[in-house]
Amino acid sequence: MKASGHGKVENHLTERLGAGGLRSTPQREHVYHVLLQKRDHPTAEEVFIRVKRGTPDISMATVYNCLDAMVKCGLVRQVQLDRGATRFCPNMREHCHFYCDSCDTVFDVDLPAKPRPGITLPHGFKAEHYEVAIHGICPDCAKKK
Amino acid sequence: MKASGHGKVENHLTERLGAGGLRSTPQREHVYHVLLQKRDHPTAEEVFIRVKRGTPDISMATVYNCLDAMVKCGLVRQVQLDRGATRFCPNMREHCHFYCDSCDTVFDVDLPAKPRPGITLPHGFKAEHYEVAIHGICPDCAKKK
DNA sequence: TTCAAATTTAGAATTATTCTAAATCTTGAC
DNA sequence: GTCAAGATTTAGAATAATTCTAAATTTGAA
Repeated sequence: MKASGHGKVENHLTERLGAGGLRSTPQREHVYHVLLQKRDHPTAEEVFIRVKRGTPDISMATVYNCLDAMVKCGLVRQVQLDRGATRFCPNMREHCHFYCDSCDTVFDVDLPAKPRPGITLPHGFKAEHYEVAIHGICPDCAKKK
Repeated sequence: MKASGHGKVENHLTERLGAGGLRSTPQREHVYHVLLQKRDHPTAEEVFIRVKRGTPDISMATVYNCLDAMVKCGLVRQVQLDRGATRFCPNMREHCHFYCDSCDTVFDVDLPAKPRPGITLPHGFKAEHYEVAIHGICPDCAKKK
């Protein structure tokens, strides 16, 4: 097993997990690094493949457990787009997702500085977070047509 | 098999399907009626169960085919929320979805009259439609806590 | 009517996710 | 340090959601 790092990222991870009553483990560190390294909104399966390169004995159940733990404590966002697998995104800044219906690629898109369009919820509803998805065609696919 | 209706709804269905090069069939009519009747964002499975009451021989594959056909020609929206099954929504007005993370219920929420918050896409991206999902707690679940 | 294309069907196959129970690891109390 | 309690990991089974397949049926246009 790989020696755990002790940089900023690891401290951040440990801190946030701890705040949610969860522990930092080598597997969770590795999964988190994989997400940070290539921010292409991978599925659990893709994360599994990438993590196995450095932690060959990790199991799929652990990958799901790690991802769920990070989602629970606010380190990672789950992204639900088409009918396929859930994707994971370690960008916690305010942003939304552009999904190319032609090539299935997901792009992060910044939201305007202005905090929130004024959606007023009916009485009694309490919003926790918003997800904005934009479907369309990306520049590459637009060119090809 | 049930006699097909020939009211406004059926004409609308036939027209929209036709515009997309698709045909109206008794199964498609029935699936569409089921969606209009109880607008609780059912999954394909739930639609299947409801449609079987009037069309007992319909198959799951047909339900998916019908739903896909209607999504394709803009009669129905697909709603992707948690990790579970896709839900379907025949409300094509501009609106977004409030998802109660506690009881899994989905509510339609009107968007402000103002057309669109100014999300500017990078050059070359072409948006086709937006999906806004708000996660949180619904009034009933809020009370129970 | 006749034909090609679209649709439906049952069931198999695939994909995504969750569950299970045993083994291992970690932490805090002593 | 040692130990027990609880958290985590693991492989594989189980479940859930969706897609595929190939044959039969239906549809609409000519």
